[in-house]
Amino acid sequence: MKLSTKARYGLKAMVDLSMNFGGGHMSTANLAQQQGISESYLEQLIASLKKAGLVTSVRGAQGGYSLSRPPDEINVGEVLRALEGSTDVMNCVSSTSVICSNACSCSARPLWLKLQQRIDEVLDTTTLADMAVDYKTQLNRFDKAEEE
Amino acid sequence: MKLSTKARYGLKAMVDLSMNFGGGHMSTANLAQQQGISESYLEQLIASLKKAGLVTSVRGAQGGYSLSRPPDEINVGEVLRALEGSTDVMNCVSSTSVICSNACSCSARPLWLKLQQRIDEVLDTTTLADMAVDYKTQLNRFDKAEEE
DNA sequence: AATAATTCCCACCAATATTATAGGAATTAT
DNA sequence: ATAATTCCTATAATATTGGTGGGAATTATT
Repeated sequence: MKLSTKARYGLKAMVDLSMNFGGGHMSTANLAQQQGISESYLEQLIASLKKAGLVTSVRGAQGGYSLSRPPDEINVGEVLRALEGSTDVMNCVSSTSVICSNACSCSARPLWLKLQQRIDEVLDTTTLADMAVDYKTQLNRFDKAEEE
Repeated sequence: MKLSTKARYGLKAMVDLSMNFGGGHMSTANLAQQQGISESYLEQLIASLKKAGLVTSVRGAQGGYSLSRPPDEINVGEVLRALEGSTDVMNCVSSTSVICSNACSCSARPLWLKLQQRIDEVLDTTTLADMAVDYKTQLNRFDKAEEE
């Protein structure tokens, strides 16, 4: 049930954008550098996020990307769905697509449904703002430990 | 975060074995037929489960597989870990392997840890016996509906 | 007007994982 | 002996992952 690097890099980029919210745009060069990945690859991730309406862009020199909504109005579920297509652990739990033909007599489906529910519960109740706050306090502690 | 077909077929096979617990062994032909997959493929799945000590085998004619413990003493987490290697959504949440070098200053890791905890909570508290019971009542309802 | 910085778009690619299939050796009940 | 079975290993097609690269379009700056 691994998440792909799309989710890994993409979500962290969104947190970076959250920390920068209200302070103009960030370029892909900027965002990519922070994570040590190529600009090209990050561009593709951002493209998915933009398509999903989560970020807005400004083209041309001094352009870049910013969140389309405040960080406390974007939850992690949205972000991961944009990056990964869905958060589904199994096709048969999807709310949108078709379900397996023997769903009515499948011994595993109730488990998949419960698991999916718990996963989405975590993802949909955590906002980018939550992550940013956690991150800041974490950095504080980290810096203090380094000083010693 | 999709689970593979190994998890899908393998877990259902384990439920089949649960329903048969106490009544001798089941052959791969038997188990494979129920799910409409090839014997060869199911053999490989069972091999993982056997390696993990979850099923025992009897070779030769009239041989087959059975659970090594009662269904209420095997939880879904064990089964999926045997089939998939781990249930981890991200390498950095693993209890066994190495964690990413900048874990101390990662904006996403707290989320991954929380998500993993919720997932394992579901998987480790659900036993094969639970699934079998659910399945039986489900089949009952299904049969009644069919009769009409 | 020229230039540099940037998003945007698309084609391509290598490595890896997934999802199997096939064949035969070893074992055992009948 | 024979038939039924587990066990083991090799192979292969397909899909996914994780990228790279090039260039067109747009815009601020000089």
